[in-house]
Amino acid sequence: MPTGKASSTSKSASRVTIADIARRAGVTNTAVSLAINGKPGVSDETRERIRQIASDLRWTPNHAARALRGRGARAVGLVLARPEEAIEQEAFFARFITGAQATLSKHHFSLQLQMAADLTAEAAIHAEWVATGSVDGIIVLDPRAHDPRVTQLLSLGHPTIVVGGDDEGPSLASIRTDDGRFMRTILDHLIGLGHRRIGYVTGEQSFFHIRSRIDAFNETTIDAGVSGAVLSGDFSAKRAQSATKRLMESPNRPTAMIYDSELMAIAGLARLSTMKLSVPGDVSIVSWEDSQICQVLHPSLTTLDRDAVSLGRLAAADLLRLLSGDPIKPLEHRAAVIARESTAPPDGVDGTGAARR
Amino acid sequence: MPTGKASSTSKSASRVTIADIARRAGVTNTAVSLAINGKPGVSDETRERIRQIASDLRWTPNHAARALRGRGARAVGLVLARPEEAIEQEAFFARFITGAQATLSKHHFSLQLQMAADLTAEAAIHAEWVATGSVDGIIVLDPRAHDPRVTQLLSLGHPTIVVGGDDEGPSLASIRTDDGRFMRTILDHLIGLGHRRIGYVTGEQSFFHIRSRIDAFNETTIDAGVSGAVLSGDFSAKRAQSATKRLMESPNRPTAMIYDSELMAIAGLARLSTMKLSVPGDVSIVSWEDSQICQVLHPSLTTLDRDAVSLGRLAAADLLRLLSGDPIKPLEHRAAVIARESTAPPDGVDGTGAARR
DNA sequence: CTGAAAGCGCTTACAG
DNA sequence: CTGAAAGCGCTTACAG
Repeated sequence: MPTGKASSTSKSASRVTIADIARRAGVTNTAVSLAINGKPGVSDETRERIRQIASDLRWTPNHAARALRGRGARAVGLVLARPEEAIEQEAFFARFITGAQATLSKHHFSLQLQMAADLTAEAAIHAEWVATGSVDGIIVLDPRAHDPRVTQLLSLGHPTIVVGGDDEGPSLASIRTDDGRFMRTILDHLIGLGHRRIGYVTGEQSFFHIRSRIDAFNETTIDAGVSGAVLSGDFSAKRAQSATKRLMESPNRPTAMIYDSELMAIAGLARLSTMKLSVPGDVSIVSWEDSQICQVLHPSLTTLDRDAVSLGRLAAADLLRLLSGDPIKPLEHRAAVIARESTAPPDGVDGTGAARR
Repeated sequence: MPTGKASSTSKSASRVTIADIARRAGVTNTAVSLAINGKPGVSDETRERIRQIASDLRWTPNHAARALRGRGARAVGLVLARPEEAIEQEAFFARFITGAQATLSKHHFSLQLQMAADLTAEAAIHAEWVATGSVDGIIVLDPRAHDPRVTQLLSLGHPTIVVGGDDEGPSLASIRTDDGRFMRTILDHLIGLGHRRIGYVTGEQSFFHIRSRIDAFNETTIDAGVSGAVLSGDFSAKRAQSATKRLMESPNRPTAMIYDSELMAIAGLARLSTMKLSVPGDVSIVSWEDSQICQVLHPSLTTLDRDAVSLGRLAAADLLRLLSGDPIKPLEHRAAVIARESTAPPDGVDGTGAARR
């Protein structure tokens, strides 16, 4: 006897349906449906009366019935493709989901969340969602160059928003996260402080947005006549530490470091401390992605604050627009450098220009 | 023209239904339904043939139709009651969701995730879920003493699992998170190292499990003849820092500190460093909740590792059992102290007994 | 503007 | 074991 189906005896206790409303209002089901959904076909007066009765009766729509009738599932799907045990970017995901969920709720959409071990598993979930019609639209995170998920979704024609991609299609739009521009903002901050040798430890290079960061890093340092050193990482603390060590032991060691995540930045900070290098005395540090921990650390970390909550909201809003056929306004995602204790002018520089940006 | 309804012209392109399978197999819809759902009424031979055809045709069940027919939504609901901008325990939630989702997927259930600003909003979401039948069961996190959500769900009779509570009912079960026992484990570690004055900065006291921790802290320190000092916090870095300062300035300052979250522990660490107190030289620190950051910090933090992923799995599994009417086995949630650099014997103690536990 | 009816895809009594 | 049919709650052509 699992679920409490106690009330199956009395008819009155069962769910309120539009038929109940119709009976009370003395109209047909059709009229009720029209009234509730704001469609033409009933007088304003009748509509108001029906709506009043619906709310009196505490009627709520049956999603299953609506979905079956072809009105869509009123759900949006999001797959997090990470190995179950190792979600490195928890904070980003939690915030993104929070934002997306907030916007979706407002429009009475639900968020279907699934975890997948890899891209193949993620694509399989997408395919099933499309086949079963269980979600009206899909959000794709962390696109790769020539991403198989995007290719599939494009050919399936299922409404999709790609966060941080640049693909476009009749049923697919991308949110430009502008990682290149953000990288330039960080470099402006560092170069403005007087740094001339800058190291960069990257996240997983297969991500499209990480490649944008790397390209921007290389171009900007070259244009500015600054020496830039890129070491590829994988978002892990371990790689961040070994890369930091290598950079610091090089004959021409950087005076400033950029890390692609909070965890990597903290790992780098710890490694520097082991090497008796002080932050920001000997080396300045910037973390891509802000958090309360960055703020509270000693020294506190200068970060790029991307506001993942609003990015989630933006993605959901765009997907909803795609679903309703409204044009997507290519709103750009914003971010800013939050300067804290971990960045300062390098030794021997008086900090002129530090006020830039 | 929002969704791509391109294929409405040809009949063949529309979704595969059990009618298609029935036609191919030369049986009725009834037989197909019975065969697929493993119910008696068809021969093993026929069942196998039907299942083969279903998979050949790449048939997938239509959840909406099943839900409408009363088979349940095959969804589980979880509300995160936090103000949108301030999810302090991101890591815990992310891991819990990961675990719950993994178990749910295996059984073809989806996870409905909603955010709410407070308990009232959360209870309203629960009520709507029950009214619309959009979830078969609900998971409640962070229960309070006399929690209004639990009271409501109990009276609604909707299948519910409370994580960290102790309420029981015909349709409601609790997972004992055993916070009291975990607190004792932490104190064993600290007392074993030789600490005799221990401070504890708590999280939000309205949480049932935080009260269990406080009770266990008080009882255990009293029983051990150790001086314990509790200062109430709210999971914020700010309160953690002011509490740390107050404790350290007291005439009889603690030689060890326990913090109810990672963020609070890091905030405390930073405050100690400002006060020129070294960790673990002057003060030992323990964080409730482990993370990669705790591991990478310098000094690395001793933590209580709760394994939120498996807690999520456990909650989902129990809810599924509740749904199917199977008995819930009251499996206990496990946790262990991971000793790292931030804890050591206090000054003047040689560490005898440090091997305890 | 209103009524009567079909149908979305499935499951479940009810006869054979 | 198999068939024919009703019905879950809604929306949407189709007549009036």
